[in-house]
Amino acid sequence: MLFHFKDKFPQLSTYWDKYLEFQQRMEVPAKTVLLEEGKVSGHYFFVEKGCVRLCFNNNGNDKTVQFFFENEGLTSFESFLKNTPSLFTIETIEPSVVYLLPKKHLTNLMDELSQEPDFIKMMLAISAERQLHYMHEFVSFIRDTPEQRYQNLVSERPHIVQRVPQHYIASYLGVSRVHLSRIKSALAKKR
Amino acid sequence: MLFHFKDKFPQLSTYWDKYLEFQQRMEVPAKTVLLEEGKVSGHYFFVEKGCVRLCFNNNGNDKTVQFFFENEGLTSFESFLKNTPSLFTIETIEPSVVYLLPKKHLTNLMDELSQEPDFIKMMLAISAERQLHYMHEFVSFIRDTPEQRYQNLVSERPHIVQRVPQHYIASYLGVSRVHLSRIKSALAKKR
DNA sequence: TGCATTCGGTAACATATGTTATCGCCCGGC
DNA sequence: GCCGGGCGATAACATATGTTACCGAATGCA
Repeated sequence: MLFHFKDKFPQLSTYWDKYLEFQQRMEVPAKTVLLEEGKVSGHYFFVEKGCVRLCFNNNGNDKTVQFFFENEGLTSFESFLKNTPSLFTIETIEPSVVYLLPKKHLTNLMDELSQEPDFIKMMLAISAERQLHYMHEFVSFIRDTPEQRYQNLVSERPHIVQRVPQHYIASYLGVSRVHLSRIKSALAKKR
Repeated sequence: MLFHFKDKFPQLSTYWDKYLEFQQRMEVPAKTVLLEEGKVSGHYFFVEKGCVRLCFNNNGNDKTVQFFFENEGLTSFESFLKNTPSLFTIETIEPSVVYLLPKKHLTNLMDELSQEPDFIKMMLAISAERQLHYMHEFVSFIRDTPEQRYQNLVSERPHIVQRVPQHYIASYLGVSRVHLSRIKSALAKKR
């Protein structure tokens, strides 16, 4: 994560450098649990290589909320923010290289940077983007059929469809894996 | 909106006072369109009395995204932020009293206040809460049946069910109004 | 008062989606 | 090379949900 910010905000590079040493690099196989549902999130994660999903277990049904790929950062946001048990699990999908930044260091970093107007603007912008992301997802559920949502995914975020096993995508779209399979074959016939 | 902030942040009251005069008070009947889909959002709205919905038209189908009541502020966020055509309409549900603050004044106010650490923290907190709100909505679509979502609404935000016509609630829950009626009668039988 | 409009309930039918089960393919470990 | 697990397709059936149509109550307005 810090590498990423360093590229974007070189003028703040002294800050980034100071915290680089606190990051822990992990090289893990697929299906590695980085944070378990019910535990308090104590790290911010940054994906250098591979991919990761945010998910949860609902009465034995595995549901995926979001996918993360190279150069994306994540945490179980609500848990991280409020020190509450995480509603979600964070788990690798592919063999991955991940950096962990412990919460206390990120908090310190944020405090230091709260004096920097550039940084504040960036934080607000990032926060606004996330808000819009989830809002768009929400609106899509109200507006679109599962078939349309799948087509949106294919056209707007094809890397997800290419790299992620289909049953994860099914739960992300809010349908059963059987039905996603039907959707795909229906779309194939249409051409 | 400014009244509201003044209560919460009395230490910043000189700021609020300065902008109070720019607010325009409107008293409007039900079903008044405050912002039309496709136009650029130029105001921030604050509901003093009544209620308002954020909605859009999807091939002739009316869909509701969110409800707002007394002492809540809103705008078509993406349009307001990026000066793009609004994806949404803002419309009163009940006869309402609404305050409008033109965008340029809100922008000025934000610029002035960007020096105030308290204000920044508040903005980030508000933004985080909105993000969590939409994320919870999104997760609910993945996790819950329409019946469960209706029950959540009844138990967590009963004022919505009490004050808002049912067909708006149906589209907000992502079902047809006929099906919401079925859900209600099924729940009534269960007791 | 009378009338149109809005709103909510219900029925009947069509379609979408879930569930369970089975099959085949591919791939990694041994 | 063999084997088991993960993955995806498909079928058959059950259930959920949409669509259209109709009715009646409540409401606001002429």
